[in-house]
Amino acid sequence: MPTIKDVAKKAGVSISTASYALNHLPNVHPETRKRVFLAAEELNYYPNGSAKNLKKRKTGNIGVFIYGFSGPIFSDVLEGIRHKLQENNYNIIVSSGKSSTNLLQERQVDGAVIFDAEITDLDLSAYASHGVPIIVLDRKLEGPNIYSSVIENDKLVYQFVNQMIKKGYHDFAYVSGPLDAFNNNQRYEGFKKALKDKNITNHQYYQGDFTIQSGYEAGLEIIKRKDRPKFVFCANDESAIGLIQALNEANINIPDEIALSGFDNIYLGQYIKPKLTTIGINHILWGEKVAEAMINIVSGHTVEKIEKPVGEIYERETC
Amino acid sequence: MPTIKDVAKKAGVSISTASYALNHLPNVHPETRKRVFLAAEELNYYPNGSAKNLKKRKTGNIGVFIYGFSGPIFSDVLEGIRHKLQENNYNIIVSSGKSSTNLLQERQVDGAVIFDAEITDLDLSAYASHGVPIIVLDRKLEGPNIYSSVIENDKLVYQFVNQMIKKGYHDFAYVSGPLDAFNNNQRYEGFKKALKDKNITNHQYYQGDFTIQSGYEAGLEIIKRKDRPKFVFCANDESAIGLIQALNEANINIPDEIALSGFDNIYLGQYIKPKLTTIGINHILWGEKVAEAMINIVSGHTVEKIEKPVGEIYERETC
DNA sequence: TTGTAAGCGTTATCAG
DNA sequence: CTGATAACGCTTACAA
Repeated sequence: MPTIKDVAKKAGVSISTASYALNHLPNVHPETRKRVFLAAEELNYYPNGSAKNLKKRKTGNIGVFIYGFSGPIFSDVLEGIRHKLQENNYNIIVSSGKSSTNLLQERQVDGAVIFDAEITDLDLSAYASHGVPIIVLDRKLEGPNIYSSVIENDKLVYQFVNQMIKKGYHDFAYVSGPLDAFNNNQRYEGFKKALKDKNITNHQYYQGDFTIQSGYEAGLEIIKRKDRPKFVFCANDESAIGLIQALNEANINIPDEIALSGFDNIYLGQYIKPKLTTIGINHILWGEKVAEAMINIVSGHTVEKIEKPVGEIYERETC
Repeated sequence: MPTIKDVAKKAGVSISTASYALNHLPNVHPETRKRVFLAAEELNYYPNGSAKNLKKRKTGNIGVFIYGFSGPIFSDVLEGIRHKLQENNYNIIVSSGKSSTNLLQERQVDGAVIFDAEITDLDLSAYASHGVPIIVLDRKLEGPNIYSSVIENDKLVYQFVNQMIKKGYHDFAYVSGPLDAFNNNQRYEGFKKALKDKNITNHQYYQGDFTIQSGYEAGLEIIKRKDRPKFVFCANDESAIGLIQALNEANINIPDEIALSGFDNIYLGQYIKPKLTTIGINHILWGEKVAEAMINIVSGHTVEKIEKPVGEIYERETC
């Protein structure tokens, strides 16, 4: 593996001149620069990242640390982040599990976007206070060098449920996500508030965990009941899809007998039968906004607030 | 940000002793070690990755460079890789786009797994010959320091189609993936060979691109025809799902009027109606095998062949 | 058991 | 415009 020393020698210049030339600094004779580039080309030289980063005290890498690699909404957010970072010559590094912590602690990233509830608030605060700025997604956390960006889950659900009540629905059920999921809880708050404001005093509740399977199981329970709800709000699209499957199998008409909706607007929702009514935000755009904020932060600009992604209701065939 | 120097000073030892202690080398007095760890703890010290990597000439990072962050099979492969790497104290770094090339060139990874057709053979060969071992997935590439791991697409499809012929199907159609997709081409080869070996001389062909949408469009065309095929083999599950949707909307019974199948065994296939017959390999396991091979490679062991992931037929309701 | 010092491959300061 | 040279923060002979 050639180093800058080899390049310099081949070009017949000093190491520092080689460095200047390769980094496009102005103070280099065009002729010299050409020789250096030629040498680099011939040797197939690329700078060693570790050395460069050590010296410059920054890596140009932004870490995105997520809980797992699956999940349809992750991919869109990641794509948005990637796009914006690439536009600004930053590298995106996505990781998960123990690697996340390692990369963060060893400062192999200049900043970190956290989409992983497994990393504790305490740890995040520690990393942030030691110099790596952090943006947490879908989670509330304050502190020096820490920023957070959350969807307005509660507000969106509130609006939507309100709309459904106006449409004539009264008997609601909620299929929940995991109890420790921030976004599930916010969605549930919005749901309850909407009912309360219209004096609807009770509703059914089914515990799920955001998976298709759990929605399916909730469906099975609903089918068994005498007092079936007229409208089931599912905390995310996956559970709604599971629910649809259960109702389909039992030949219960959607939306006539039971109407329902999800949250997230995943790609698939348009391709099932009936097409899923849902609430969605533009995740790619969200990713872009987050990346934009991160770029500002790591380049020393002050960032007050990260622009909130706006949501939208997609009324399709399930209600 | 504290450095090892600060830790050493605080513990009242030399830098090297601090280093020895922190790295669990045996030649340190227990008492001294304790003091060093205490100091590190109090200062909240973590070693600087760039410095460490520079000195050790390895990073402990394995890069996984993919085309995009979406795709249901990616996530499983990634999960398998992550799991195995973590078990062996390597970090996983997933990236995409320009970042991939940067990280590779600057040697911020000790090895790279490539799942991205956009990076050319030529470039890969160059990186590999410059010291970073490379494993390409679902792609054929040879050279020093380059390894490849491919599914037996052709063989699996051959077996499956054969089975369908035995079941009595004669009029086949193929819904293709992108023409430049290695796995699509392999699958098509297997498909054609199975027909040929049974003296079935022709079949219909629909060009698609692995998306639900393209499968849906193929379905629309099929519906229009007088001579509809009896069995449609879709190059992947997504296109099969699109096809199912089109047939469902046209009230064409699956599998009685038209049978079909996909490839990949994505999660969703079990949750649509009718449940999708497909061919799948265990992607998590595949990821694990690949990671295992990579670990062997970067730790200097010779690796002859990467274990081939075995496939399985999931016969469900669409045929 | 501990300390000194060289060096990993860069960048950047300072003289020339 | 170019070249010595001192860091960056760590590991690791080698010496003590």
